[in-house]
Amino acid sequence: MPSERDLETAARRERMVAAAVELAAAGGYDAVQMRDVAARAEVALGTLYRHYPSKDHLLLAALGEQARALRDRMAQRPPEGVNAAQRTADVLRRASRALARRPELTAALVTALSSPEPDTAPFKHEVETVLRAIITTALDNAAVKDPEGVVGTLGYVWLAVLSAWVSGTLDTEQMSEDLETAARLLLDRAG
Amino acid sequence: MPSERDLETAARRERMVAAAVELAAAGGYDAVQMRDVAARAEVALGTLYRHYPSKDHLLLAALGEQARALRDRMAQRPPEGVNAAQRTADVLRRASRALARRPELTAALVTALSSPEPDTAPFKHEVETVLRAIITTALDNAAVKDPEGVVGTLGYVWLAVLSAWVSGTLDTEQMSEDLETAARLLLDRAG
DNA sequence: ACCTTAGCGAGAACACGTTCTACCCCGGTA
DNA sequence: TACCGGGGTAGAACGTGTTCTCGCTAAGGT
Repeated sequence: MPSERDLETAARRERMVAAAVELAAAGGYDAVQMRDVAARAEVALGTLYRHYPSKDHLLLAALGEQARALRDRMAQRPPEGVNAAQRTADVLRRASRALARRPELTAALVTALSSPEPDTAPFKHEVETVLRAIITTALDNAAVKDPEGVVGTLGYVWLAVLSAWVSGTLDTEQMSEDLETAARLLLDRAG
Repeated sequence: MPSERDLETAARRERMVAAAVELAAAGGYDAVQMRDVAARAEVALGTLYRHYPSKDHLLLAALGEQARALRDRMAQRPPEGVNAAQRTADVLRRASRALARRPELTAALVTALSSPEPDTAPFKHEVETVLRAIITTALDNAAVKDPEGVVGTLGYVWLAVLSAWVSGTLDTEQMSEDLETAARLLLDRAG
């Protein structure tokens, strides 16, 4: 059973991630400064680094939470559309809208996602798994050939589109459009 | 007509990019340190920043060169394959191999590509245009519906796969496979 | 009861991207 | 000729991610 000490440690971990999310939501990636996160979480800088060995680890932990929350929210309401292409497009559109609702936060987290540090790979992989799960749900075991390939490809497109959106190359509308195009091309009349 | 001064300036610009490429080829993104670039190009740090306002601008300039060189090299030999899907897969496979041949350099340049600084957007866009041109060449005006959409989607997949490869999530073989899968799904029997 | 050890706080120190200061030199121009 | 402005040099200075030092405390084993 968890000792009181363990509970305090767990509470500290939560506070650190929560502080990061607050700062990110307010000002994006740059506004998440490790000294500020530590101060806001009422924790020493060294403690922050003990639990999250880099800023990107910290933000990826936050992204993991957000992604799981998004997946659960998506699962609440079944996707609309008569075929796989439409349902997938619908899910991606709704997800994009949800992400676009907190642009600074999304930008900060997606920025962390494209960090090159190799030891963040497992965390990225976890996030991608959640994204693929969202897409898979939309497919809803429709009869597509090579569902693995389709889901994987759509996952890639989603990531690329997100990072283009973050960097300002795409606006929200174009993000949705491009995702819809990809879903249509991959799923329409290809089953 | 260009004065001698202009020529010196142009020579300096070339030296700066060349120095960045050398350092990147040797040790990746982190090994490209602005002080070292300046020293190797025999230029003051301020001069480096006058011409390339950030490390990512500098690397994106290098990436632009590399991308154009890659496109030209691809154009040398026509893609092999009887249909659009095979030709596209062939081109992407060859390109991947070429990039994998200088892994540190590619990693450094792709890292710069996913930098979030908004004022690098035009340069990124230019690079993406070149990538799309490479794909378009492979399509070779085959009869596909919505060629724009296909090329755009493949471009996204290429970027995402590259950055996954850079971060170590994918090895070279998987990178080629995933690209091939995407090309097949988008082009096979969808014309 | 004593020791050990892990987790933490406080803050200095370090690295590298970026900016700033002070000065220089040269080519065009009044 | 005398001036001016732009591009250059050398190098200090600044900001923020990351690491390091040191001392403290409390829990668990002997």
